[in-house]
Amino acid sequence: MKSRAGPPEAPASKGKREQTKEANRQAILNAAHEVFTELGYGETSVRDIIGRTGLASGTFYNYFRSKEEVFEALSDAAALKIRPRLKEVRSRARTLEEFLFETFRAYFEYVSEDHQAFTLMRRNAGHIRVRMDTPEIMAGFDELKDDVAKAMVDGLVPKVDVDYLCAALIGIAFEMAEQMLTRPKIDAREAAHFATALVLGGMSALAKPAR
Amino acid sequence: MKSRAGPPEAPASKGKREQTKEANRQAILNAAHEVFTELGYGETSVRDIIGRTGLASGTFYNYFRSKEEVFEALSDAAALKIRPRLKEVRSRARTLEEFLFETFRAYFEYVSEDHQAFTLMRRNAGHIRVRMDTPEIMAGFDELKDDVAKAMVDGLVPKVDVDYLCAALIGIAFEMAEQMLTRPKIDAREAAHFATALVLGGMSALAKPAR
Amino acid sequence: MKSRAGPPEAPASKGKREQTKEANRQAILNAAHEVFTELGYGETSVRDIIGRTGLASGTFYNYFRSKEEVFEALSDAAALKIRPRLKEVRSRARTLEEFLFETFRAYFEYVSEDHQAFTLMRRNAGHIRVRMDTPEIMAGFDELKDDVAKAMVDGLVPKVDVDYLCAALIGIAFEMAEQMLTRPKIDAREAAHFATALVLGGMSALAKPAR
Amino acid sequence: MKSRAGPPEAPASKGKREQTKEANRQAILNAAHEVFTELGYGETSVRDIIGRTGLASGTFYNYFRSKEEVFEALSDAAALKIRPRLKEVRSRARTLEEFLFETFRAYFEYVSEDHQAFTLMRRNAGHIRVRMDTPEIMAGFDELKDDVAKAMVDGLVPKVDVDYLCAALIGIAFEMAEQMLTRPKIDAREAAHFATALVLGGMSALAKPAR
DNA sequence: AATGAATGAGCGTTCATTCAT
DNA sequence: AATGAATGAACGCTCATTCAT
Repeated sequence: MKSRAGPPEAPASKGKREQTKEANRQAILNAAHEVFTELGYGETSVRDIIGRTGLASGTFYNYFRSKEEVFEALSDAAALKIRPRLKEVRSRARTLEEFLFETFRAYFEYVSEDHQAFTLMRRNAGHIRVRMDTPEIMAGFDELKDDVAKAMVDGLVPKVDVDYLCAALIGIAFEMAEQMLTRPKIDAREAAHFATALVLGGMSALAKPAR
Repeated sequence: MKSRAGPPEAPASKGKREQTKEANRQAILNAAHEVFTELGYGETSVRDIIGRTGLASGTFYNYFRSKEEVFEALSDAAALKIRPRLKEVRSRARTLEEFLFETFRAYFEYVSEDHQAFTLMRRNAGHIRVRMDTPEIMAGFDELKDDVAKAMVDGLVPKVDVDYLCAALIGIAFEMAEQMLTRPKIDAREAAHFATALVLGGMSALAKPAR
Repeated sequence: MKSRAGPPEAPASKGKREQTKEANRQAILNAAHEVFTELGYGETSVRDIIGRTGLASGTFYNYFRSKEEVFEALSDAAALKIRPRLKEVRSRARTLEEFLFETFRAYFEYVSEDHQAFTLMRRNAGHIRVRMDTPEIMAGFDELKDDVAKAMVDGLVPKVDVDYLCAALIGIAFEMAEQMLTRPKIDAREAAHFATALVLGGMSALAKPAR
Repeated sequence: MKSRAGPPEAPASKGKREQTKEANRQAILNAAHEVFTELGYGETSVRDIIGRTGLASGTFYNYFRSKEEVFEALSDAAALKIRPRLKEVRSRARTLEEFLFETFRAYFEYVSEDHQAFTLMRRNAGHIRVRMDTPEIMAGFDELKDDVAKAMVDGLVPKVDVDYLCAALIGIAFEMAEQMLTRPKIDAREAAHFATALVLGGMSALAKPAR
């Protein structure tokens, strides 16, 4: 009908149309997330994505202009979820241990919540392992590096090769996350403790004779 | 970028007649390695591969039954190169430090040699990072796990969660390798030292209060 | 280029509510005329048409059942404008010269008025020239033939091959019209004089020894 | 086998492969000509074209890179056939009458030969009449204008508005050609005589009072 | 009556793969 | 064994049209 008297900038209660639109958008994003994770970006077709939603092929293009755009939207969404969480957690850290533990925990918990996607992730063919490697997660890890470097200046973190250190942190987080998800009982805290202890011990060793 | 077997000084009229079957097979494998690394598996077409060899499209199928098969052959080749090296290096290790250092060093050196491919690996679009994640490398890391588990039984390695430990080792190796390759001066030994010190220190920390 | 019915000085918030059904119909017809002329029938999409009206895509189908139907309506409209004019002009003619001159003049003036469309008609790509070749204009020229044939019987027009003569008249009209529109100063009377002189002279030549 | 000893630049006798390639190319061109003529460029799909050849859809792209390219090839072919013929015919003309007659005759004969296509041209739907309006034919008529202008300077042709004159010639040719093709007995000479007499008479009329 | 999202057939094009030469 | 044209399924995407609101 659209004969609302109210100004269009304040659509007080969402109409049914808006609801289904939002639901469709989400359905496409979810399906895309799944399929990208299962098949990888290159091997995923738009038909694969819409096929999972039950929508018609053309409908995809009412929401996204291309496969690329849906990928970007997905990345943005992921970033929106995880980056602020990681950033905040680090800014609160009083000690190196807290810094590491809370970072790992936040990541492992995020991954656990996204479990659904991660478990589908293991492909049948076993070709190329997929990786939560969106630009935004990458940007998140860039932030990590900045924070680590800052902490080094402040003396909170021993002065070691910061790029290698961050690479190691990221590698540990990625691979341990996958390992964690294969377990019958997923315990993000436990994994975070393991990773923290490993890195903490390793860093003090690196700090001393450095080599 | 063309990986031709023949001498580059006379490429034009060089007939393919004198190429042996093995040379063709190798040419295809090399081209495939290049293109997979540049574009990723899904976005690579068989045309991209044969295009770089100068062979005809049909010829591809005299050597491989499908794009999938050439990928597997490639992985086998990679495994053939790196797995025995890693295995041997570990079997010689007398101490945990040696075990770790030589393993990391072997991997980082392998990666350095394959540099050409790894640097191209960073895709322009920057979509999804490609990863040396072939089944064979994976199998290699399974072997690693076996060896680590064995060493734990022997008392060479402190008893910690072996799956998490191996995941961490693999993650550190993968990510540090990428970081290493971005450096103006690539130093596999230095990277191996860093990784070894990190893990060694971390493991002793893990071994003590265990958590 | 937008053919809106409303006054251009307040286009933004002008509701469509006050547009009468007839105004919408006209808006669609105008937009369709524009776009058909610019892109040709085949390359025009209904979206192109409704896009220019500011109406919703579904609204199109309240007025026309298909792209084809709007084209036909357009043709009818064109015929409505030009056919009676031509017919009347010819019925008044007292001499052959008057007959020809007034016919040409009516056509060239009609074309001049529709100038806007005709100039856009020359497509960028330059593929296939579009032509005011609607069924109605064709029907109009059928009427011309009837009138010419009648005039021949009456002795007003020399007896020559009437089909070829009419084809020639039509061809001259079409092509000269296009030429005329490329000129900085469009002069329908001048063009009509040229065409009339040409045909008049030609006909008397044809009438005499016929060859 | 392709183990010919001879140099590849002199493939003395066409192999079967080359023959079918050429045949396919021709089949596509013929089909494209037909369909473009029947449906118009915009409404023609590549599938329409290949559908008439019996070839597979992909095969189209072994021969032409796009719909556009096949259109251009078609135009080039048409030009190759008709333009030199027209040019030569005009250069031989000693008088204005010869000039006109031979030009019209060449065109009408060309059209007669291409009859097959021209008859299909009349579309069922009757939408938009198609027209032998390829860029090359147009270019051919540009040449005509140059020649007419030159002849005017030489005094062979009375000095009248050259653009209108040429437009008239072209229009007469186009429309009379279509008329001619509807006749049971197609007589290009007869049509050329009619057109020549018409124009010749018209021009001398135009030349006298100049307007 | 108007809207605009949903539909799915169809478009131009690419691709892995086959097969006659 | 090598070739490269032929194949037809599949791709990303557009479109005329429908229909719930």
